[in-house]
Amino acid sequence: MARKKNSSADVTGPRIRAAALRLFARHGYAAVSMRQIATEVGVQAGTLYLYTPDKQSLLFDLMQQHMQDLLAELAILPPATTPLADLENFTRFHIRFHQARSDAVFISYMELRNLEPANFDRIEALRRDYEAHLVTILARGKAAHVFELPDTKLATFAVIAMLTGVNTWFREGGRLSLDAVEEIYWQMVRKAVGA
Amino acid sequence: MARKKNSSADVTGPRIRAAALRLFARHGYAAVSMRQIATEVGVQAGTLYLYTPDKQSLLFDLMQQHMQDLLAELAILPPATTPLADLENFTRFHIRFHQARSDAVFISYMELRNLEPANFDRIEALRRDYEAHLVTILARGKAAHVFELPDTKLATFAVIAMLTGVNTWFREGGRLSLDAVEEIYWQMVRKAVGA
DNA sequence: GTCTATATCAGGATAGAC
DNA sequence: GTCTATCCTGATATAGAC
Repeated sequence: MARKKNSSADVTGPRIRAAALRLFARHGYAAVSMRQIATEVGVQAGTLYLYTPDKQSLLFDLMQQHMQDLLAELAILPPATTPLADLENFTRFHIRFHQARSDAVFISYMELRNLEPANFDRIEALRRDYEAHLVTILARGKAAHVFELPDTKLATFAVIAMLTGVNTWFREGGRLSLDAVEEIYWQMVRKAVGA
Repeated sequence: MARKKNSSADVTGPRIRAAALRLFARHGYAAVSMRQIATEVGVQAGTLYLYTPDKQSLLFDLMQQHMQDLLAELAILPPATTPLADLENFTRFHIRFHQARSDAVFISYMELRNLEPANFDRIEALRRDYEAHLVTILARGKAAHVFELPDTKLATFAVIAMLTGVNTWFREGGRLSLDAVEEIYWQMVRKAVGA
């Protein structure tokens, strides 16, 4: 079926989401007005409502998309043959993926409290899926006696917190390349789990 | 000099700050109105302005107080005789202190972007003072060859992120006591720094 | 020291012209 | 598909009564 020639709907929608992502990350969901988002995109405030039913949906869609992307990318990671290699893959993947989408990461961790309960539950479920992946890796390594872990669940929390923390300070063009950071963190993770 | 008999100024001020702390932590600075704070305290909105010049000062004061408390408590930690003992003290202190003030911690990490630039700089300086303390411990241990660290600064970030992460999941009365959590995290920190 | 009342402004969202 | 205009609500902050 032919598309309308001058339709900009396909470009305006994504631009609205991109602007909202940027602004929510910089200033926080509650502090950003629909007018600001519209100005950033170069349309009037009313126009936004052609693309989203309301502000809350805009936030939820951004977070859901981020978590789904995260899980999708994780799912296509080449499988490793040992728990140690699995953990290394996960570590490097987590740092790289999160660094490439720092705005979305920021929002997904900071704006949970601005989600309506039903939306919150759905995002939390996705986050738990992601955690579960690391839990599995650590549990396998522990069972195989290659990891020494007092508590698998806490090790999962610790590793994820540690890796996500990279986003708070890493800046492209700084003292260390992302490759170097990956390597250093991997060494710390490896040691932390007793491998 | 005699105080006024029925003055409740000394109690209203702290109650306002306590309410603001709670509400900012739950819903975020931008999402909380002065009316909500006033309602929580049981006064009218206008009354708040007898105790704070504006909403921004209220946020800044809470964050500054938190950071100053943190540094003050850190300063009176009994000094240890080895870098390893120093690191253990720091680890346990960080977990305990942050757990006891989870609202203030939450705000101090999440609401930085809602500070006016001058206020932001002052809070950041305090945060760097705190980090510097851990940097020193790690650098000493590295110099004494009791820690094996590819990068002292990154290890500092990693340890603080890991420890602060406890606040995102720990709940009193859960599976593990705070003592147990402290112990498990200490083991992970110890290994991560190669000790 | 606190309240009531209000000035002033900006927010989310909608209706209808083009 | 976008804009203009607007409704309604609720925000911060202040003035002045009690």
